[in-house]
Amino acid sequence: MQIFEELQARGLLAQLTDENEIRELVNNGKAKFYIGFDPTADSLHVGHFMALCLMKRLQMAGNKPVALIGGGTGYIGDPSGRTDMRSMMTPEIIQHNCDCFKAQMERFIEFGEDKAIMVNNADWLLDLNYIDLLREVGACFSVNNMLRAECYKQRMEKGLSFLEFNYMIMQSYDFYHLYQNYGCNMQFGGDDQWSNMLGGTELIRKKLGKDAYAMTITLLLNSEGKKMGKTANGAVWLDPNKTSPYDFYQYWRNVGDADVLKCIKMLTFLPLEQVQEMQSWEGAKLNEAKEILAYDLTQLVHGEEEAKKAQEGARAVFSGASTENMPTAEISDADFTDGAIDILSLLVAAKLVTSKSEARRAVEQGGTSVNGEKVTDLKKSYTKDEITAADFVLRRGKKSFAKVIVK
RNA sequence: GGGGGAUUUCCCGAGCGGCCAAAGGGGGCAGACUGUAAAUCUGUUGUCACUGACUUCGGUGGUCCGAAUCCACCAUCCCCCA
Repeated sequence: MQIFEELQARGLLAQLTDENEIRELVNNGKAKFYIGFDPTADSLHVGHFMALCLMKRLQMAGNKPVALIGGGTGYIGDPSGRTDMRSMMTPEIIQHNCDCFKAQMERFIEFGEDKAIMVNNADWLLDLNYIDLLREVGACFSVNNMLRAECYKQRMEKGLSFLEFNYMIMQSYDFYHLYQNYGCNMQFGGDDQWSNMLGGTELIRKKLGKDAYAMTITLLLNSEGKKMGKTANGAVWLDPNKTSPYDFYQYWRNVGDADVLKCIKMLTFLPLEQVQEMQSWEGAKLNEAKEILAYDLTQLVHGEEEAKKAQEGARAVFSGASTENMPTAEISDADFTDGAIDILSLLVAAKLVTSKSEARRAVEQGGTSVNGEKVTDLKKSYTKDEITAADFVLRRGKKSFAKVIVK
């Protein structure tokens, strides 16, 4: 099976400008493609991860990836898929985010001579002259057409600033620039980027009379149609300091039945034959698939060792294995009053809740336990010795817990 | 440039001088049921020294015994006309 067919079988491909041409280029390693990443945060997240995987897959098939960091477009903010305006970022933040992105990407993609290259559109966008740009490319865009694009339509009700309206033009210009200077003949991106990407292929056609291609990756949606990789507290980050490997593992361990196989297909590098076998798994057996998914992804993102730790930590809690790799919470002497700490303060200190009120509720509702024993007394307190004597496992609800250690 | 409207707790959205920590829904959390799933049911969802106190309704000042509610100014957004 060739790469294009594999991508198709994994359900990764959403829209393509010209299926036959793209298959031809990609399968023969003749594609030089770029994917853009806007530095909207100081870490990449799961959505970016899919794009990175795609890069890797295509690179393995002999194609040349170009990772574009949006140091310039970050000044504008992509309105696609947003219902409100993005807050403007300062140049310092943009630069910082770009640096973070770069460091993270290098772990996945091989950069270097004759391998993947990384570029930053700040290098050409920031020096553009307004009038020149308007004359050179502004004339090629029809406002009428732009307004018909899905990404703007959504914003017509809530309002769209002129700043954001120009995002498409900047992204198109990127493609045009990369086509001329780097021989980049393809652009890939998330499905929400489709209209922006088409802008680029059209610009190239109008200005140069050449064909360039665009292809979008399916957005990873769960069975309820919501974007995956988001939790109540925000995105699932690839940076271990923002989303711990354990939490990362748990996120995937907890996906719904209906979504496991899709995730395995789209996110992991497991051979398709193996995925095929899982197709028939049901009920409790599906739990195994979730474990595979969680382990595999954690390993890809955080490495073998962290993945093992996360898996063992999870098993420890849910099936009572050794507590060795359980996530820990450090508390300090300052948290004790008269050599003891009460249950509410302990929950807060261990970061299992964010306030004492929340701790109180957790205990009142019978959702707290210490070493497997339910805590019912709000006034219950523990001495330092009790905590340090043996493993002291504090648990809140079914899934959050920590081994408490005094530092 | 002119006119009108909006801004409420995580989100949507009621409230229009005391009975408002603020209806309802969504989401979150916890409990029951389970497979660390989904669905369902129940409770809960500002903070703390928790049968009480304190802080919140875009911002700043004011009126009043008392303001999310009234007034003034500022900010942001939306709509209509140009």
